[in-house]
Amino acid sequence: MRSTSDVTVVERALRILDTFGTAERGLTLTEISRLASIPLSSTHRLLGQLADWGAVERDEAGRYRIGLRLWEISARAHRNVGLREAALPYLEDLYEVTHQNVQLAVLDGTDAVYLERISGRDAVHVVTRAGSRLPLHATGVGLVLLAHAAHSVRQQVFAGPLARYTRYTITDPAVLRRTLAAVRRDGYAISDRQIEVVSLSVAVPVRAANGDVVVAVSIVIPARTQAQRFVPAVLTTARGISRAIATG
Amino acid sequence: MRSTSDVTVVERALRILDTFGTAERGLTLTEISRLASIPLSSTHRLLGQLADWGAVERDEAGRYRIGLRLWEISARAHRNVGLREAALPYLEDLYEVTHQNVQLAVLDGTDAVYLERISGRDAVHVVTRAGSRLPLHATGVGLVLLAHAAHSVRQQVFAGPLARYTRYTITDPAVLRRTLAAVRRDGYAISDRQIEVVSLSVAVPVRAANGDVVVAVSIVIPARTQAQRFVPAVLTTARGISRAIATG
DNA sequence: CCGTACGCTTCCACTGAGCGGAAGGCGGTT
DNA sequence: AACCGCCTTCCGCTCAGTGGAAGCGTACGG
Repeated sequence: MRSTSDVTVVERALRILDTFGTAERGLTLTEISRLASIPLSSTHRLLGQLADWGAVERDEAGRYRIGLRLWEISARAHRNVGLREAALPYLEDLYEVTHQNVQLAVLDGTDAVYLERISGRDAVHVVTRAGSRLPLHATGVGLVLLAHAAHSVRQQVFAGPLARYTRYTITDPAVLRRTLAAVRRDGYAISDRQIEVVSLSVAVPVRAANGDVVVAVSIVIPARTQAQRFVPAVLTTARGISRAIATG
Repeated sequence: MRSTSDVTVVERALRILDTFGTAERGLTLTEISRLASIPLSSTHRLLGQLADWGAVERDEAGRYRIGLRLWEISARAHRNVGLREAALPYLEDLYEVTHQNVQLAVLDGTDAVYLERISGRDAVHVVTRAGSRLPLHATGVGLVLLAHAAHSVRQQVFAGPLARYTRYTITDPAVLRRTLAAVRRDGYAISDRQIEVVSLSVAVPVRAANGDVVVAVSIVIPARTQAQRFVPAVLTTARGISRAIATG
């Protein structure tokens, strides 16, 4: 067993990579050093090694970014590539029919992690992008994933505070409980102005061959749109993806 | 300056991550140890640390894969996210109009690295996916990138052997030279059955604000299709992307 | 023009984190 | 029952990693 406050070199290197998750622009050495709480010279040395390999790169201004090589490996070999590849054609279809934002997300802890987002130039603004992470209670895909999640996950969510994003965000556990029951009954979730007041999302579960729900698809449309109208299309998309991953 | 055969911990950890680039399925401890040439117990310890943080994960069978957390960070923060985000709507448009495979690639060394690929269920088979890497001389996007690349890059390509994929692949430097001249003259490249005999691609450059060509868009269609027919659409897409990244 | 501030890079002597051979456990095969 | 392949844990030696300090380049302001 490793102690709680240990500092292995690998741990430090990963903490450096982690700093890039926060800021989406390039970072300077000093910024990284501060964010990662690693002495400047050590940060410098570690970044040098990471850069040698291609895990990070330096831009013209000398700022550091995640490198192409690290992206390549994780883009090709992460846990959900297969799923993403299988789902993409169906997401395209849904996008083509609706021209709204289309999203694919998986469960991770008490968050929904967005694997893909398709959005045209005219679709309503959404904050998520591929690689984003949002809490389960506040998003359409999150409600779907939470409604079908293991008991332990639900307990964790009910235990923790429910973050508020807009004045419509569900922050009352009792309301959330009722919403989840409705999601299970109806087979879809509608998340109305929970993250941004300009949009709502319609989300449905994607079932694996064994019936487990670990993926969800959603469409994000302007608030005050007839959400019901989109349910059949999103359901059809989810069915297609379920079939594709089952035959995989 | 670091010596040639040094073994820093970070170097080893990265070499472990690198093994996942080769095999796209999960790997066992012993496989990783062998591939990375690191003693078993050291590999075990390092993988443990990588897994603690979420850089790698273990599946049901105990095999290791790249973890969700590493993917998240590189998906959100790598060098070309901005470019990819800006280009996506235009790629969608091109896909929607043609329903063929649409690709976006950047130059890296003497390879083209594919940032994105959109392909429907009915489109012709392509080997590339997001995160793939192919040599410049054998692909449409590669020819475009090479035609506009720095002198040093072209020299490197001409110096090295030109890998053959099909019996049509250009492997004669003289032929390649003439092809590149044509690409510069015409403003687009047609790569006919160079990677797979079933397909050809039409590629065009995307220009940055300063006129540099560091990105290319292409469409992959079945061999023996009228390639010329697709040139205007692909050109239009590239123009759109150029404008988007210039104003970006 | 000089002083001050800030960020990056290099240096180097100390030391504990990393190392890896060895031993043990577990599950499948002959 | 013996064998094999793979995973996990242990532990004493040692050299890779550490980080304070000093030096360097650039930018700002009086």
